[in-house]
Amino acid sequence: MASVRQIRSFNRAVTHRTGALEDSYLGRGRPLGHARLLFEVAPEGSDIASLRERLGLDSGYASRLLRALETEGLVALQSDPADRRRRLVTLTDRGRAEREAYDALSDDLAASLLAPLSRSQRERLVAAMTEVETLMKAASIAIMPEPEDSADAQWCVASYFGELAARFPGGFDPGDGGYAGKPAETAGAFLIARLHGRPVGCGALKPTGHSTAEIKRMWVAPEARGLGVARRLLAALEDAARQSGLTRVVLDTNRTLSEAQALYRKAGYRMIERYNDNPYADFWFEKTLGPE
Amino acid sequence: MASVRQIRSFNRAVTHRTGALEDSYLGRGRPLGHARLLFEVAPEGSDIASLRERLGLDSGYASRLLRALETEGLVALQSDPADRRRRLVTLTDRGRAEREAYDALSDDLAASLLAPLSRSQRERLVAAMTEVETLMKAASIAIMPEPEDSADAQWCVASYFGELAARFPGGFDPGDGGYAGKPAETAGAFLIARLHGRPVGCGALKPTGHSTAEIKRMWVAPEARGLGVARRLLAALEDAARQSGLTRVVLDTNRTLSEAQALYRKAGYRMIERYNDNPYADFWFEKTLGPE
DNA sequence: GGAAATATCTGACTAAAGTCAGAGAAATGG
DNA sequence: CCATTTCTCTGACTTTAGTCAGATATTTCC
Repeated sequence: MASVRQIRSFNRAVTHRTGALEDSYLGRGRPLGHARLLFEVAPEGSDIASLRERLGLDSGYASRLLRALETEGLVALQSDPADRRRRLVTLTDRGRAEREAYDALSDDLAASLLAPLSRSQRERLVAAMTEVETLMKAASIAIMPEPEDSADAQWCVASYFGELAARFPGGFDPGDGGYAGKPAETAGAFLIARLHGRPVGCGALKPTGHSTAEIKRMWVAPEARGLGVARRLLAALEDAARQSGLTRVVLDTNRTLSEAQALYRKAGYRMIERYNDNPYADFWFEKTLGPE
Repeated sequence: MASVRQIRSFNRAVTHRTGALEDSYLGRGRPLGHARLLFEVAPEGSDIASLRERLGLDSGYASRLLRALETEGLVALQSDPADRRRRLVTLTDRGRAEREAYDALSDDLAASLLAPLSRSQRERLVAAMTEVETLMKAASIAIMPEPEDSADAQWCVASYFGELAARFPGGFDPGDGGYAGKPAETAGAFLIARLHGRPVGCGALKPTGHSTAEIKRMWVAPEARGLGVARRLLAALEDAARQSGLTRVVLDTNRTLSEAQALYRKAGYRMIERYNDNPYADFWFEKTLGPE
């Protein structure tokens, strides 16, 4: 496939460049691993576990790296008062200065990439990089089933309700406690979209009859909008319905959610008569599921 | 600068992905260095020196890596019959199979990047990647002075003449031997454009009077066209003229080279009367050099 | 034909990056 | 309150990726 070939060629070209970046990180007489770790320490301090997780380090290795940075006077380690097994890492003034030096190196390298280009080439490059980054972000979002009562699921649903409350002119009251109560019955499903593990969207399927299910709680976090997540969630929910032997899905929506309506129409939904007494619903849609 | 920030953000995002690619290369129980070397062996065989050069390896290190691949049965080593100090590396059947396995891994990884995207997103991603790659290629091209009698300079000039011969309806004869004979006088300059060390363009500046120089031998290799190399060469030659205290540059061109004429006009040249008896010239241009 | 240059190989080393098996301290669950 | 779990640290080890100084064979230059 031509596109696969283009991606591989792109990878090769870009790895070449990022290699230069890594080399520049060695310009300060410190191994790359140390520099990377220094970069991951958050301004307000981090706990070791989160650093380890982000960089994928072994506990012993991380401990030693941190000790090295500590003896260099770049970070300070202290026990977390809330849980004294944990230790908190903070940057010292020297550490902050060192990080700024690394930042300056990176900035210089980025600027040197732009330097030979004309103004219009620079603009094109930056625009294309933004596009690649956005689409790689979209591609990194994974959709998978999630227990409806998990912390992440509840966080998504709460975010969804919070947003409805902010957008509906008269506010929004989830009524029966909100969290849908029981875990999904047979044929139901709760899906969650994650970006690097972080939940950024959800959608639920609730059977409402012999052959019909209702799609509910479709929500995408602001940071993940415009990436086609809602489209993918909808398609995944339809697939789930299909696999449970259902032949029709319905959903309702509020007039203020115009993007949602456009999405439903584009996905082949057509408007039908009111089928429930949801006080927040203004439009009702259905879609008959083919064998796909 | 916002664009520098975008580049750094892009680097971070892309390094994450290409890291995944390198990890996938480890899936075949062989260190990355070995796999990379296996990849660099050309289908028809390579000599060790060129492999070393492309991967930047120490001679001892390369020797050991090759030995490892040889004992694995992936490559065969034999002396170059033309120069028995040299050794030639060829892939064995097993080596070829192994390389195909790596190729498949890369293809899978690239395909998995595309899989979650819609058709239009895929098209956008591939287009943006092509754009980034093209512009990074443009940014990698460096322009620098070159002795006019170096092998690379002569290769460029010969390519230039070859192209003129192909493009001019009546062919082209460089007349006085072509290679401009003597090395540049004072105030003259020969510039060469290189992509990863390979020459991909040239341009010369010849003083023709007290305050004037002529621009000659402007050429860009086909592989580097559309990247703004000619524009940069022209600007660099003008800079060279300016630094020699010259205030005016002139040049001539043939009617078949219409891209060239557009470039000259855009760079602020205006057409003047014939100033030489070059039988291949149809148009003559000049530009007065401001202090910049 | 001999000296110098070139291409590769060998041996001896090093630094970086990481793995693994516990040990010790603190928190948590029943 | 005791067993289990969690979090970090330590010591001992390995692999990868290299560097450097010659040794050796061959070619090229004069």
